[in-house]
Formats: sequence, structure tokens, C-alpha cells
Amino acid sequence: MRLEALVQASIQQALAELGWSFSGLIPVDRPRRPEHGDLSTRLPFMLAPSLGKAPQEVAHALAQRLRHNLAFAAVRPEAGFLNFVLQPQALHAVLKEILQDGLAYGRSSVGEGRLLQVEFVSSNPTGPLTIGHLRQAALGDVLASLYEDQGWKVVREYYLNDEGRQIDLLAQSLWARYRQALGHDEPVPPGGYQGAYLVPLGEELAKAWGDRYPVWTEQARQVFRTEAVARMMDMIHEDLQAIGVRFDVWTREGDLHRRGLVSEALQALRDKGAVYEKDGAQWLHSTAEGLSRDVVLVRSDGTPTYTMVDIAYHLDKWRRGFTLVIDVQGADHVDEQRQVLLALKILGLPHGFLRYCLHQFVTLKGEEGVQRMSTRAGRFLRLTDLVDAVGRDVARYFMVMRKPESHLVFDFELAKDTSMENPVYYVQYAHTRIASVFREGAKSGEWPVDTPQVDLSPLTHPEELALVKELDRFPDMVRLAAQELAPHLVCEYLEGLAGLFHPYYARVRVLGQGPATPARLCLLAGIKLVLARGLGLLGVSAPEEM
RNA sequence: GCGCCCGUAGCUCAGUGGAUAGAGCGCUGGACUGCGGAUCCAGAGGACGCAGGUUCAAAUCCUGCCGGGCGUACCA
Repeated sequence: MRLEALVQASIQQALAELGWSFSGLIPVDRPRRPEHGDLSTRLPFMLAPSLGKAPQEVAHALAQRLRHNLAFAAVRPEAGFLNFVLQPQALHAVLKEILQDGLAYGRSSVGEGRLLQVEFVSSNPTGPLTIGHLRQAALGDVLASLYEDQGWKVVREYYLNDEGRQIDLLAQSLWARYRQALGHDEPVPPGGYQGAYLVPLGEELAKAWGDRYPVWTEQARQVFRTEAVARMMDMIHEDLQAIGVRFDVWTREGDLHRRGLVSEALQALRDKGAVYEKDGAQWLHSTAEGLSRDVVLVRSDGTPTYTMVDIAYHLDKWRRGFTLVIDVQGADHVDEQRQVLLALKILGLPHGFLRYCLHQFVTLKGEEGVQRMSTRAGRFLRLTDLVDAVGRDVARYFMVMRKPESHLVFDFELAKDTSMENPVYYVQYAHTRIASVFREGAKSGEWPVDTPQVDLSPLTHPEELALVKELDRFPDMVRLAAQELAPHLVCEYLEGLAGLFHPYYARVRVLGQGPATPARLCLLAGIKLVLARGLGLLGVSAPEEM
């Protein structure tokens, strides 16, 4: 039994014996200070008012009842808390269970196979992916993994905005590069895409097509739009491959229009009385529901806005059978998010169907100081350049190591220069070291061990017991990271675990220690397992050798 | 102006209302005749932006300020 459950069950029994009751989850904390025990509960504070007793008194009474429980070496009431010191045997039992679970350790079936969609990146096909998209890609991919681990059936989806003015601008920018390649003095249109990545494409088209499109006509627009989007998608696919992200479904804006979903969603909103006309445009009456402004759904020229299409898209997600949708988006989309959430509420979709993982931007600190990035101005760092410089593991890890709503300063020079003083390597090195011990142990015949038969009683060092306690925390951590959309908790956990392992390893020898050796090898096996599981959730490799 | 996010060590950042606030980097000084030194040990370094409030208990919740970011388009 896991430690938290063990404590909760024991307390429940004590409550029953005392004729007390507590509805709800009994809180179990892991105290920072060792003198406060291995585990503690603040339950007495919660129970005291209804019992008409002081917390200290409640804690005392509970401690009396729990004192003789064989799992605990001590149960101490202190300052209204109830602190538990575990018997080493209780921890040994936990380690055995972990090893028995193997790679399934920490997995859960709470998702019950329900459908979850994670929509992320969804970058417009107007250029290659940048370091900004990398944060999205890493966050979305890790969130998807976390939910898969919790028993959800996850669809990773990319929404492809292949319509609209930005695409026209891109097409015309590409056309200008094409004309330039033919020796004409055709400037990139105002507000167009200045990036150098269009130059070689323009040259290719010039070679292939010659002087076929001398002026910007409707026909040229069609041809260059199709060509530009296809080329940009090739780039994006290449970038995604570089960081190991794969999408299950690509949805194109054009498809939503073709299937009539946009007008259908608009009609549904109209039926709810949430739409009004002003200046020839159709507006969503958002202020009526407490938002700060109304938004246009259909422009006066009859075309739907981005927001309108987004609402239709999300209504379709609901119809597709998803129980939960997580959208990973940047902070510049907050206003948009509120409007969509509001529209879904008006349409009667359940609260909580759509959750946003909102993240702040990545600022890049390079040789020229902090730079604001812009795809349109051609000022950005390509994702592939970053991956080439620091590797996929570091790139992914760095993008999720901070909580999404925090700004993330990516120091490019530091990432390259100090790659040896890097948390990713610190964690991976712990895994490698254990693998190395196993290799050595295999030579001496000490490894592998018959896990179920090993006597773990030699595991008595405080560091060893602390390590098992940390391993025990892994499933809760994964659950919390998924629930709170907080992948950084995984990084924090792994660094903590590696931070317990390295000092232990430096102090305690594993091989050639008689009966202690198989016990310690079991502990190392548990650590290695959990490190691999955690790194796996992040999409970071767990190397046997470095 | 209004809305949302952030403000914690020199830097980058953790910290599910709990007990004496943490990590990495950087800095100072140590540790290799045994399993990988990409490691370990020790030290210096803090008004948790400011002021009120709620609570047995606040870095955490509420209110108001101050600072930074992002929005506030018939762009996407």
C-alpha cells in the first residue's frame, strides 16, 4: 500500500474507534523538517472546531489510538499536527511494490479511456517554427503524455490556419522573392514576410516556372498561396520531427468552412439570442455575460472572423466526442479564450470541457541582448537551430522546466556554453550511473537479483529510506502535474530525486557489500525505473551511457 | 483607462493555507589508491514588491497601491 493510503486508512480506523467522523479526504503532508516525522496530517485543526476541542487535544487522542500500529515507529502529536515516523519495513514493502509494478508504476486508469484532445502549436503556416513555438510544442506534448499516463485516450491535434489575409501576404511575399530571383526589383509588400527563408524558395520557383507570373493576378495569388502553404508545412513538419513531436490529426480551417460548421455554429448562437447586428456586422453580446467587450463574429463584408471560426471548431470538438479539450496557447490569446469559453457556455457545453494551458512568452537572450521575436519581420531563432545547438533533450526539458504562466528567459549562449552544468544532464547522469553499477554488477554476478526474494532489511540508512519515500511520491506527482496542467512539476521532481541519489551514491558503496548489496541494488533499480518513467513523460531520453 | 499573468537569494526560478522559505547557476573553500568527478561536502548570500485585511496558521487567500509582461482589431 502506498504511504499516503496507509496513513489515511490508519486514521480512519482510529476515528471510528473514537466515535468521530470526518468526511472528505484526510490530508497527508510530507514535512520538510525531519523532526516532524516522515508524514504528517493537519487533520486535528480541521476536526477541532466541530468536536469543541483544542487541536492539540484531538491530536493527542488520535495518537493514543495509532501508537500501536505496526507500520509506525512513532506517532507524535506536536503543536496540533499529528506526525508519523514510519517503520523501515513499511518502506521496504513500498519498494517491493514499485519494482513489481515496473514501468506501470505511477500509471493510473482514472481517465477510463475517455477521449481527450490536446491542441497545440497550431502555428500559421507562414514560416518555420521558432523558439516560441517550441515551448508550445513541448508543453502540449508533455501534457498529452501525462494524460495518457492517467488512462485517457489522447489525440494530439494541430489546427492549420490556411485561409485569410496572412496567407495572402505570405503568398505575395513569396511571389516578390520569386520576381527578385528573376532579376526584377519587386519589393516584399508592406507588412509582408521579410524572413530570409522565402529567398531560396523564390529561387527554386524562378527556375521551375521562369517568367510565367510577371504580375500579381488572381491566378498568381491562387498558385502562390498553394505553393507557399505547402512549402511552409514541409518546414513545420521538419521542425516538429527535430523535437520528436507527432500529431494525430491536422485540421484545416478550410475544412470547417466546407463542412458548413461555421454557419451552423453562428445559427446556434443566434438561436440563443446572443448575436446582434451593428454597422452591418454580426456581434456576440459578450458584455451581457460580463466580458469587457463584444466581439465581431461576421464582418460587414460577410466573412466570419477568426473568433467565429474558433467557436465553430470547438463546438465540433464537442461533437467529435471529446470529454475534455486542452488548448495550449500563448498569453496574447487570453481575450480570444474568454470569448470562446463564453460562446461554448451559451451553447450549453459543460463547464470544464475546454481548458486552456496559457503560457507566457519565451524571451531570447543572445549575443545582442534580449530580442523581441517576430516571424513577419524575419527576426526569430529557428527551432531547428536551437535543437542543433543544444540537442533535443535539453531543448524540450528547458521549455517545460518552468511553470507555463511564468516568463521564460532562454539564454542561448548559456545553454550552449554551460551544457555541462545542466539539470537535464544531472538527472540523466543519475540514470546512467545506475546503469553503470548494473553493468559492473553483471561482471561480478551480483546483478541481476531476484527481486521478490531479496531481503530489504539492510536498507536502514536515512538516505535510503528518504529515497524510497521520494519514489513513493511519484504517482501523486504525475497526477497533480496532469490535473494542474503543470509539466514543470515533473522536472522539479526528477531534480529532487537525482539530488537525493547522487550524494547517497557518493557515500554508500553498493557492490561487494554482502547482504546489503542485493537490497541496495533493488533500491537503485527502483530509482532507475522512476527516473526513466519521469524522463519518458517529458520525451527526454534516459541513457544507459553518456 | 480596463482585463489577465508575473514580482521569492547576485542571476534563472521552485514552493497543492501549515511548523525555522528552497534548488540550480554564479561566488568562496574543500574531497578522487573502490561501483562513471557530467559527482560530492562546507560556507557566504532573503524586508517572499509595498500597505492593510481574513485565519489557530499567509510567500500562498481578499482589497488597494507600486513595478514588469501581454491583451484591449470588422488581424490571426
